[in-house]
Amino acid sequence: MIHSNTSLSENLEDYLETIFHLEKVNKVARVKDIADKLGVLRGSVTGALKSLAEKELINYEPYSFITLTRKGTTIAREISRRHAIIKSFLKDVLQLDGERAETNACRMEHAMDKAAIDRLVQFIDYIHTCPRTGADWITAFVDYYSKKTPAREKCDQCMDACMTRHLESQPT
Amino acid sequence: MIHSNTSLSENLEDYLETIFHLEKVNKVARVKDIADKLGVLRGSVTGALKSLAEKELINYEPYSFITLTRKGTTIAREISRRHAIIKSFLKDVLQLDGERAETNACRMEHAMDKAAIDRLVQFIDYIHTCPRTGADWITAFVDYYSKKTPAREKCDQCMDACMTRHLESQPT
DNA sequence: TATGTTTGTTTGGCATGCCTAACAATTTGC
DNA sequence: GCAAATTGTTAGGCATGCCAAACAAACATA
Repeated sequence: MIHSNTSLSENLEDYLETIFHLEKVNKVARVKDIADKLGVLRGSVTGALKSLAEKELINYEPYSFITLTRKGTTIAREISRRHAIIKSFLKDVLQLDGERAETNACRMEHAMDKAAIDRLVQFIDYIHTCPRTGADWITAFVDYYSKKTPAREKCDQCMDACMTRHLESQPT
Repeated sequence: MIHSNTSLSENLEDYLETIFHLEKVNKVARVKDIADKLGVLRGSVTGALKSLAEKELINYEPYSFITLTRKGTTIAREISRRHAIIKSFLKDVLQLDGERAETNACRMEHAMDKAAIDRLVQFIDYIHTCPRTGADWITAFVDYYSKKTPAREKCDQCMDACMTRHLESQPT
């Protein structure tokens, strides 16, 4: 056994993520459910499961239920985390609708490395923490991209509101 | 000829983008240069070129120079635009170093659809246009993710500077 | 418990896309 | 113009990953 490679193809990452999700919902993953989720036929799933088992990421015996190993869980959790972070950025910051955020996140989660994801997390945090931004700044973004007319008075009001809120949060 | 399909694999998108770039630099793309850029052997390039030619995205005759067709240019320009936008976000907003921004952008450009890219463009615009954000807000982000200690006085100063700048930009 | 339905596996085939290595065309330099 | 170097193509192989369809196991229930 020279195998048990760490690096996963995008496809296998998808399988792992799906199993992770099914395990949470149903305690256990089944071939049919994986196939349905990923939109492939059951025969294709069996092949992928063999790969994952070879890499020691899942517990798999023919005809048995499927569960993640400790190692598999760790990796799947990370993939799942990426997915959630990216989706949150697309949905809550960029204001894409849920479905589009989901499909984009599904592909982007394989394309960003750890450094990029971690920085994105900090960026999202920053937007919500910095007194100059926050929820209303994001709301104003919707105005910006839909109307395309940033009226001066609106900016004045917005700035005032922002400053007021900051001053009110002043420690006594 | 039922072929000339529109949808491109990630790989073919990479070939197209590379040819686009080489064309700009050298007027014309050559097999060797494409191979070098993409880190594959020349034999692999020939196969890809046949695919692209079949889809009418490049002008290709064996042993001749390679150029993009009108259709190929349109698609390549869009891929290249995506790449530039994503890289700019990673580098100028998230403050990732150039190399990391580049490698992430290379993968992400295949993962984001037009709606997501267009919204990202607007978001970057917004950051630079909105008086509440701008260049110094991004600079402060660097502070945020490196120090992790957002001192109250710093926020006060930052808010003041922000407001002052806004008022100074007031139309007479 | 026997039987039909559902679920899982196997096999063979196909497409993509890479490699190696042999071969062919082209270009370069003398 | 011709040999040598460079560049491009072809052919055969391999890995991934899908499908279709035949087959096998497990389950459900009458």
